Amino acid sequence: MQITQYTDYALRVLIYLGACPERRVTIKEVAETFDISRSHVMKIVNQLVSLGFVEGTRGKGGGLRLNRAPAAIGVGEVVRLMEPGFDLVDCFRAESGCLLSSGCRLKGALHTALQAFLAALDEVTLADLIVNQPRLRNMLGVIALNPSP
Amino acid sequence: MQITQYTDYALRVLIYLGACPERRVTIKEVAETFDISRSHVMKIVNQLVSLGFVEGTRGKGGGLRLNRAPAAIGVGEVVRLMEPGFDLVDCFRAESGCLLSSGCRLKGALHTALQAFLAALDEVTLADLIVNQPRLRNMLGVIALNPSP
DNA sequence: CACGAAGATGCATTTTAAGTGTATCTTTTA
DNA sequence: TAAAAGATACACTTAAAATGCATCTTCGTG
Repeated sequence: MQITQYTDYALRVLIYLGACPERRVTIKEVAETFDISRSHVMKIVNQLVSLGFVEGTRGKGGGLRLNRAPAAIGVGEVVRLMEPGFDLVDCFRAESGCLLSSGCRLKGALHTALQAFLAALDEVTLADLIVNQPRLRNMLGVIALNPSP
Repeated sequence: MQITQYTDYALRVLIYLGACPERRVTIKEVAETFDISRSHVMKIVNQLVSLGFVEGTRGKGGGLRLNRAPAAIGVGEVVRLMEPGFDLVDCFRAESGCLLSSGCRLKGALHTALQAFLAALDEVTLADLIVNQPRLRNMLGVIALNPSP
């Protein structure tokens, strides 16, 4: 059981932006800091922008910035919106055709468990993830602290 | 977010066996009923046997049978043991090297959520999944009801 | 106003974990 | 002793995720 890197990095991008609220952060910088491909960061950021979590400005001096207060960004919300699918098992899908579907209660049990998972994440906001801002900034290291010369 | 078919079918095999307690069920029969590869069912069953959930007997007239009472088989237990990994995101892995690791609380939040997910499944046993045994048997259909001629 | 820095978009390719296929061995009963 | 069943091992395929590349748009600055 795992979550896609897509969602994982969406959260990390938000953490990064939350840790550097005083300036705009570029996609290049994020990709290099986390050592993943720019394309992937692009896709993630694009969705974060279109969902209203992040504001992206183009052109020289542009970059990314949070578009909401960290305390107003729920981790559960982000995961729900970014993760491509929550069809835990085959029988969650309409066309599954599992012979057991209407007789068994597995689907219901897994659905309840999934709700419990997401509810736990709903208790946490981005603000909770970045309480120790100085430390985070320190971990982000050279790149984050020395943008472009 | 999803669970592997491996775990999904492990549960379905147990449901199948729980629905047909009066006889031995062959791997061939399970594979054909669920329309998946024999190899995959093999691997799943082998693990279920080695974990003590199922008893497999070889030779003519052999097959599979539950090795514990359905009420003594927890869904959470099965999922924990069968699912290959619960490293929800990169930073769960020791060698991840995520720069944020020690400063951020994402890992903790996801871990808590995962525990909530599994705890919800711990509330359910195989017996709960097969309460409507006659209906299940009916759904399993021709193959299950007419083993080999 | 042109150039360069940034994000936006789209598509093709690569990677990798999950699932499948095939072969061979072992056990059991008729 | 032959056929039916599970056990084991390894090679192959598939599909989703991630990456790479090309091109377009927007914006600020000299």
